[in-house]
Amino acid sequence: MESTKSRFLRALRERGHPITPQRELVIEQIMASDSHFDIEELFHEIRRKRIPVSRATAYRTIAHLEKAGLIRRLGFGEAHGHYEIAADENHHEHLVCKTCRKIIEFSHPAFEKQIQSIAESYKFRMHNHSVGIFGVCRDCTSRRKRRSNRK
Amino acid sequence: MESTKSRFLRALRERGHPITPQRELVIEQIMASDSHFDIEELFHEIRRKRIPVSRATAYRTIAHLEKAGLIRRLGFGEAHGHYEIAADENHHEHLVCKTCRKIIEFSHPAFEKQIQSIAESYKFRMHNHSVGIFGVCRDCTSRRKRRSNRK
DNA sequence: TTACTTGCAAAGTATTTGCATCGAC
DNA sequence: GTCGATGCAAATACTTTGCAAGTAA
Repeated sequence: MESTKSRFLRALRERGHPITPQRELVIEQIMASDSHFDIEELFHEIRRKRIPVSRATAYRTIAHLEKAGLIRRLGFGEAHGHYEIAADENHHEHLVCKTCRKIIEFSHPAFEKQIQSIAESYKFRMHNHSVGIFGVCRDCTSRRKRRSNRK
Repeated sequence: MESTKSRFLRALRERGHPITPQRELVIEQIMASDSHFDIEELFHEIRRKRIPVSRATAYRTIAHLEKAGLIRRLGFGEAHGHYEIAADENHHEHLVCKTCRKIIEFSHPAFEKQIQSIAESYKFRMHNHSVGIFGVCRDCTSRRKRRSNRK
């Protein structure tokens, strides 16, 4: 099975974008981020590495990957860009904990189907979608309880 | 039934925020925006009016309203803030057309219930959620078809 | 009177762009 | 060799903040 990295590189090549060491590094770092990343965090990881990559290049590479549909910007309402690797098979949604900032993924085929059928009922041609559920995760809830019991 | 405007004013008062002409204007403009607005657009509308309102004040007022839970920031991944009036009864979601930028609202009780039950299954305490379906609306799809038939 | 608000301008943060140079193909 | 990429610094877009003066309650 083709690795995600070579899939990304191939997509760039096919779109006429040369492969550079900087781009490889950005892509490797995206792979290393376990699906979710934000640009600033990515940039900090990269700057420790052997090859220097400027912010401009990181942003430009990410813009290419997004246009190619390989990564997807998430609408978590934060100031800075938050992305994930696009995996259209087995789409998943997100639970975002406001306390610890953790993101829990879930996928639920019936739920996906329901979204599709809603779009269809509006004759809306869906390209993609995102679902964010915001609140407090189980761990933070129990941590909070423990703290208030102690009082 | 209490008007939305007086509900907003009351909430500000209850939180110890004096009512000023500027704040009234911002709130009136939010009402006039038919539920959805972005800050820049709002600011342009306001600057034509009798009372001048600075950007700083507009932003500050919006921050208060958001903290009070009266408006809600939407996560549509745009650079600028996009808000809607929060109406917790009868929550709705959004279809966002990438072509004409139109936002179509829908509400679907069974869908809302499904979201709740997913959150519960993760023992996640949901405060709010947002669903964005992105693509091309019916009108833009048929406009596109007409154009390509003409070729 | 008191505490909160306002406008301005400056400061931040996130991201984009012009330009001269460099490098992949 | 050509066309796109890179890095830098400047520019841009959006939003926040310090401060002196004004105002709602």
